[in-house]
Amino acid sequence: MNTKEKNATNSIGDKRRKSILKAAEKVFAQNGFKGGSIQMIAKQANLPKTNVLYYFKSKLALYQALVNEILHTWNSSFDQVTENDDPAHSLAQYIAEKMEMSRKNPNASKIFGLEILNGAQSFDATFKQNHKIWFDGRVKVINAWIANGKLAPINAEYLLFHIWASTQHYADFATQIKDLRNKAMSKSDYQEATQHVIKLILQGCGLKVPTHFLEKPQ
Amino acid sequence: MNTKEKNATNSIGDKRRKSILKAAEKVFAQNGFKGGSIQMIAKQANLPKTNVLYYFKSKLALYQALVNEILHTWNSSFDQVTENDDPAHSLAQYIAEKMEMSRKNPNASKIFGLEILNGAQSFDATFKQNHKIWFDGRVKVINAWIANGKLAPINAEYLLFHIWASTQHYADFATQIKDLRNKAMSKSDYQEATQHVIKLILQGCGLKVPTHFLEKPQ
DNA sequence: CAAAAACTAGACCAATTGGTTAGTTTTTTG
DNA sequence: CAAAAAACTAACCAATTGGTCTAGTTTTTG
Repeated sequence: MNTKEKNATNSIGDKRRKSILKAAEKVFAQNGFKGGSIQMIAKQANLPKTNVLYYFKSKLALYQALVNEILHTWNSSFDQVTENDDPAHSLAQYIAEKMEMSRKNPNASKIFGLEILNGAQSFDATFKQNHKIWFDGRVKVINAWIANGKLAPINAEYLLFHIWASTQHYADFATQIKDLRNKAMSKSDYQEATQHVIKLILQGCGLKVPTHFLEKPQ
Repeated sequence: MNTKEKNATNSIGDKRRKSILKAAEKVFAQNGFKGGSIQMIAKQANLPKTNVLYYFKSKLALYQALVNEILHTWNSSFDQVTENDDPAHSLAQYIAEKMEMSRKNPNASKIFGLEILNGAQSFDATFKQNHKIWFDGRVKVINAWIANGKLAPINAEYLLFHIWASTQHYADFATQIKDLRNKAMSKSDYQEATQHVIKLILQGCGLKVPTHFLEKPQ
């Protein structure tokens, strides 16, 4: 019987579900939602197509489950930062975390990027609201830093966009980066790039890079 | 008879071809290559599907024609910059042009971004080679600036990635930016954003922002 | 161990896709 | 104005798509 309601502790189904999500992440990252087919995902996961549809009632349901999973990992220490924290350290830490996200989860980053690029149609309203709330909160903290003289005047929104852009770029444009450098980004290349991004942005805001981030980020 | 080879001066066919390309740009930007259908493009251009296939022999041919057209507009004044030019002015000008490109051709930027995101499969080898040559040339100029003491030491490659990332972001992530700001970017918003990006990056490299770019970029 | 739940999978279907054929209409031009 | 060239389009097709149905197998559990 197809109840299609399995609890999370079921070991066999849980394994399969995870492997399907992993396969889907790869397929969707390379082909987008419409371009990725259930067949391709099934093949990637070494399963018959029907089996995929047993675990996820439709392609859209699978995709949204995947997107939700990705969004849940989208947190960082910057979420907890307050106006009492040090701007240089907080921003450097945030940048380092974002770069690490691009390095470790390029496919998740790509799906996230693809989603936004074509209109964030699959993000549910709740996420959008929460994201907006998060954004407004972070803007407030940055503005408080400015008000308190801890940070030179700058538009907080553009600063956040700037951070997202320059860190996410390393996942989304990995192909181009690899082609132009003649080699893929290694772990140590990522460390070097992270230092550069931190330095560029912090110095760009008139902040001094904390010594902790001068040698090895994170 | 289907010669399918029309000269560029033919006015009727040329108009149609342009309108099809414009429709295709919109459709592909929103749905990607696999996600966009000839039907959708035809509808967007107010034409029957067969008519689209009359001008472009296949979906792939249409897409590649579009990509080529986009790539031809991808030039900027930075192409001609030499080590004798002023780094601050040259970089600021380049950033301003890239921002203007994002503002005026968001769909082209999105297609470009989508293409790279899933592996630049449709870029022909010639373009890739030329792009690499261009990139290496620009890296050399930047390194010469550093050698001549005009610019503080920095990895030229990461600097270029940084510029691309932060300018292209405004096209690719326009939806997110609009949602978080509660309004789309107006022309004057773009001017403000451009000033911020220029200031962030130039200051990030230890350069002083030329007065010309302090008030109204370009 | 037996019943129930969870899982696997082949056959099948309607809808959409990219693309062809074959012919008609419109425009150009000698 | 007539013939040739260019522009257009309805009808059709094979392939792929997302998804269902049905039935069998394995695993869990009382």
